[in-house]
Amino acid sequence: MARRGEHIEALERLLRQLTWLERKSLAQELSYYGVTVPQFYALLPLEKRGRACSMNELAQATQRARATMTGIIDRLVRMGLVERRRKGSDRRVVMVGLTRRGEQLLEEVRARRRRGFYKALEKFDDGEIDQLLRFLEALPLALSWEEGDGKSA
Amino acid sequence: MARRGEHIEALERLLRQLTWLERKSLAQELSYYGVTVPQFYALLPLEKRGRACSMNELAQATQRARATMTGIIDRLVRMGLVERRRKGSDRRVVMVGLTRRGEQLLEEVRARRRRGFYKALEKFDDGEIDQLLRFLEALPLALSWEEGDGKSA
DNA sequence: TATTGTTATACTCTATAACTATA
DNA sequence: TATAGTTATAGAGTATAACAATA
Repeated sequence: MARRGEHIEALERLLRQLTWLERKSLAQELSYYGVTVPQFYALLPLEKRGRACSMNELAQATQRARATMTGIIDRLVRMGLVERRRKGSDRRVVMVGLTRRGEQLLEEVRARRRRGFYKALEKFDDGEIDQLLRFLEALPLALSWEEGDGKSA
Repeated sequence: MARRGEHIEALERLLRQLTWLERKSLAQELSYYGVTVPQFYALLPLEKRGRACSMNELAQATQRARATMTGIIDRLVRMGLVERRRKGSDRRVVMVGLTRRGEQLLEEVRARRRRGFYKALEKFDDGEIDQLLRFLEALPLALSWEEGDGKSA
């Protein structure tokens, strides 16, 4: 199965490059707003769930230590993109929620990225993109963790 | 073109997740050797070109500031994975080359990853993988930079 | 003068361990 | 005692600006 071996080689290289480019272009777009990639990844679960999340929840959703999340949220608060509030029913818990500015930022970044992808995909027809999506969904890779959707409720 | 819009949404999300997973699994594998992702990316151009590279070349190939590369190479030298040598013809230039250990490490990491991908792709046939490769090659995204293959000669 | 690389400085991300407040 | 979050500490990656050596 030499052919399969070559395919694996090529796929490994392409995924590495794609990962690199994706992260680079995301960082580039975010730098316009003074936001870093880890900060952006901390905002995503808030948007996806459509509600405030505890620090613990955010740390699990992004697969980071709680202490790491403390620093990231500190900076997002300083930029006015999220707010911290003590939970009433359990005073130990700190709930983090998007501010209006945070919501606006997410919307703008998303719109920018949509435009970029739209252009990048001009040459493909819907059927081809459909197939690409099915491939990407099926690619399990090593981890089975779904970003912004950690196992914690 | 509502369908295209949904596709773009989905593709943006999937690529973000794939990027995240790819980086996470790479970091995981490298941690076994005490090597970080940026350090690994600094090793790749050395392997790809099959010769020693100047600091400038490495900085350009990985799209990092020269000062950043200094620190990364410091740590790779400390681990015995690369060596620094002054260039004879131009004493300003520092050439960085893989040590035997560095070469071995790259070979091992590559073999591990091949095995992982092989397993991840078991359910696809060669034709399907062929098509996936063509898609990934065609995806231009924002940057057109090719990893480990900077514009500098 | 221009280029190569390093140092100095500052900031972010990262984890682990110790600590505080609450349960 | 156990949990949530922060603080303390240490190290890596990142860029910019200043610097030394060489061209």
